[in-house]
Amino acid sequence: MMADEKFTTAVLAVAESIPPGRVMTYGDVAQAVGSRAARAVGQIMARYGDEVPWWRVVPASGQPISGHSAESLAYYRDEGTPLIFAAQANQFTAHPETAGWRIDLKKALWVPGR
DNA sequence: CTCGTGACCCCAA
DNA sequence: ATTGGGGCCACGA
Repeated sequence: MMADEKFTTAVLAVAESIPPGRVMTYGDVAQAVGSRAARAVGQIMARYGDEVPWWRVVPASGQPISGHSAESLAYYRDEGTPLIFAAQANQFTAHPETAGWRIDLKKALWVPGR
């Protein structure tokens, strides 16, 4: 058993509570578990993400998750998550890590208990 | 025990 | 829009 199983478990529980088509920022998840460690949330998703819908936990900037933009995009398209595509984005300039899109937090942000 | 490393956040120039 | 600085916390070396 890990010493900080409480924190880890809580984070994973919050992630699982996010409904399809919606997202929560790392910072919001941290706050939900009574912490400010957005970074630690990222670490946990990186390590235990395979057990939860990690693509529903995104950076507050709305930018795609570093290192997983292409993978997450597939989930968003499948779930109908509100996205914003850059007007100038096209297949030639779009690099996997610099794809011209971001999450529309205004519409996609999920607030627990509402 | 200390240090470095992140799928980060927020505020100020 | 871009930089820079401080804060937060789990985890492995």
